[in-house]
Amino acid sequence: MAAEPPRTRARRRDPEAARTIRDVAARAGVSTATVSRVVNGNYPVAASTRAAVERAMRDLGYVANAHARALAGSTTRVVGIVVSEIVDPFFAYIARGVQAEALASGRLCLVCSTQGGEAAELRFVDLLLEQRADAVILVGGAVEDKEYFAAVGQRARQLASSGSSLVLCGRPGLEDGVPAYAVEYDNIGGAAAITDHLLSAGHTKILYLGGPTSLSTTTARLRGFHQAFAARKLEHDPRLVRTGAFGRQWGYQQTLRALDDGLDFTAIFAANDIVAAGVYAALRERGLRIPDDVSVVGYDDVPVATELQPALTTVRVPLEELGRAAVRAGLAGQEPSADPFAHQQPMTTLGTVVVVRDSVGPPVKR
Amino acid sequence: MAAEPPRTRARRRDPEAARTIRDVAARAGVSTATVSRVVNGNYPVAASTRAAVERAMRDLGYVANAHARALAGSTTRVVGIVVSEIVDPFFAYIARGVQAEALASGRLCLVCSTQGGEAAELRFVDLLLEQRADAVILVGGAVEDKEYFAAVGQRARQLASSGSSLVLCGRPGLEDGVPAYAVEYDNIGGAAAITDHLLSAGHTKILYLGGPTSLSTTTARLRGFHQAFAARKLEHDPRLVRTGAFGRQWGYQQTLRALDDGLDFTAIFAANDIVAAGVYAALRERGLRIPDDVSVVGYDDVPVATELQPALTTVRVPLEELGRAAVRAGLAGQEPSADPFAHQQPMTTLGTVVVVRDSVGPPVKR
DNA sequence: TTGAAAGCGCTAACAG
DNA sequence: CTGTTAGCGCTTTCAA
Repeated sequence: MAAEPPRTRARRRDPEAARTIRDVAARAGVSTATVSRVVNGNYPVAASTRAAVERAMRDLGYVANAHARALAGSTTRVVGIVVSEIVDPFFAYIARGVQAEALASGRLCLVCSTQGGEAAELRFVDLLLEQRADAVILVGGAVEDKEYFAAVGQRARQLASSGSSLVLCGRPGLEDGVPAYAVEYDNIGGAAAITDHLLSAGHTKILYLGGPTSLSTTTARLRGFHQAFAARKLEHDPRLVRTGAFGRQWGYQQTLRALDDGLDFTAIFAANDIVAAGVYAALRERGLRIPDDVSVVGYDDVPVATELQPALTTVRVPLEELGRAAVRAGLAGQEPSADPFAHQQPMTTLGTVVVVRDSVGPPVKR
Repeated sequence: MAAEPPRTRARRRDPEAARTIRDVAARAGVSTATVSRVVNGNYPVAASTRAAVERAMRDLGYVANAHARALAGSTTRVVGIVVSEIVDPFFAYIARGVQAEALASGRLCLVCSTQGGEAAELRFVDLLLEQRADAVILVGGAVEDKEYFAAVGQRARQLASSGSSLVLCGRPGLEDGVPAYAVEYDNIGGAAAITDHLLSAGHTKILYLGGPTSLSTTTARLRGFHQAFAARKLEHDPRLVRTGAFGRQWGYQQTLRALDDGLDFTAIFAANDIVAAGVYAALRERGLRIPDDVSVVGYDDVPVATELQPALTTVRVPLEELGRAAVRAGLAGQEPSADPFAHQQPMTTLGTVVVVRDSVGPPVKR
């Protein structure tokens, strides 16, 4: 190891190091406060002074230090988002909305992907807590577990007590009294609507496929599914419900297994479009045509839905808008709102809509 | 507006505010220095003292302030990545690698998506500069523009001078002397290989489709394409090259137009898999079968390649590994490396490989 | 093994 | 309109 240069504590700094507001002030012949004022542009400064400061900044290649700023000021200009898998288009689109809205509010976006692991989620929230993010957004289905909810609730409180906030995006809210916003989409309604679409085409023997068994999203979609049957006073054979996971692979395997098990169904409700892709592959492999032999529907309306042949009938979820709404909710009340009437709902629910394409036809006797 | 409480400047702080190291020190009856030491665990502290401090931290719900830490310390524990579109799987997979490797080094990942706009890219780099990111990674094809390169070079210098570094990922390096790493994949080789695959199947009238005309990626893939012809001493009709954009829509339209123009080709080289998806749609619409009537190849090997029917023959790019390598490169030299032999190449190139699936067949006379 | 104290770079009273 | 100054919360000598 080379000997450290005798770094004195005094004025003399590493000439290589980044310039500070003080360097700029010295060069422009003003005080640091003035420099701060022109940087922030939130306070009157004489035009000539401003020009001098700007010149000095340019000459020195001055770049503000966001951390010093965060420490001295009150906002960090960063929002955090934690998703379970950034390459999953469902999350990617939400993240896109989050980052766009964050940018619009002058903030950067810290993206954390847990790669599936509920423990990691909490760890990321803690990291975001350390970052003093202006808002942290938790996206996607939550494990329905008492203890876990409590742990999240605790973070929500910590966030709130430091002027930040927790936003639950696409997952159920916490108990009353916990300071968290929820930005949801109509999972139950969407599932009921597309199930009804199948029902009105004449299908009643519908295989429901996908979603981790204990995930809130699964629960909600399944509830909508059952609701649609109930609304028509129809029964649904419980053996036609298979949950366990999301994923193309899983959808593929389960479809094959259902076929092998000789399950009696004329349509498949895939819990999301990716699962549907697996369903398509399995059906194709078995020489079954869609929708002639089996009808299929998905959920989410991510790009693969239009790539599949025939194009998949699915439920459109306003993913990007969900992300934007989450940021707005999380930031509300922090920005000195220009509109005093801007009220903040603790819970927002966005609508979903069925997108009819070519994967549903009349049922066939098999 | 409610009147602000008389926030005195002295010791008394907002009781709601986050606890600080000082609160912990007071409660544990030690100095702040000691608390810092147990938090960082990089300095001997008596077991009993440590226990007391840990207890105090727990009791108070202490959460370190990353900004204060960044300001006082030297590393920010954040790496930044700027991509052009986070929902594009090409970038999403790279981002995934980046975030995973960042996490492995104990860092968080700031993801910026420019949504297509070269100016935004520079702006994001500046933001990341303000954040004092430990490394900033610029992903994807660069516009081949002198001035732009100069601007990027300047940022690279600024980054380097503050102990950080710039990594160019999947794009050409800067001029000599500019302190930036480049982590590339073999774009030319991959393009040449898959072109040769087409050539050896008997195709010579190959329509090359896609890529913004002035993007480095386009240039590289096109060069590989031509190289393959040259290697076999074959000519390629320049009218069969159409560049302009990436994107499914673009691929769709251009295919239709090429067909309408009566261009004579037996195969299509789509500059990436997304463009290939558009090509598939157009061909299907015109009743042309793949590969019976037209062969098609893509590039990148993102998930859609296997969703398309017939499955797309394409070039696999080690996207995730590219992201990981970029972080490693950017961080090298910052971490006191345990391995004194760990040398850092200024440029790393990862290999690509042709993945043969079902979209290529022998050419047909039309 | 521990404490005191000097900053890190910036913002925001407060005074002029 | 501008300067002074006291911190923001933490790390890190230096001394004890």
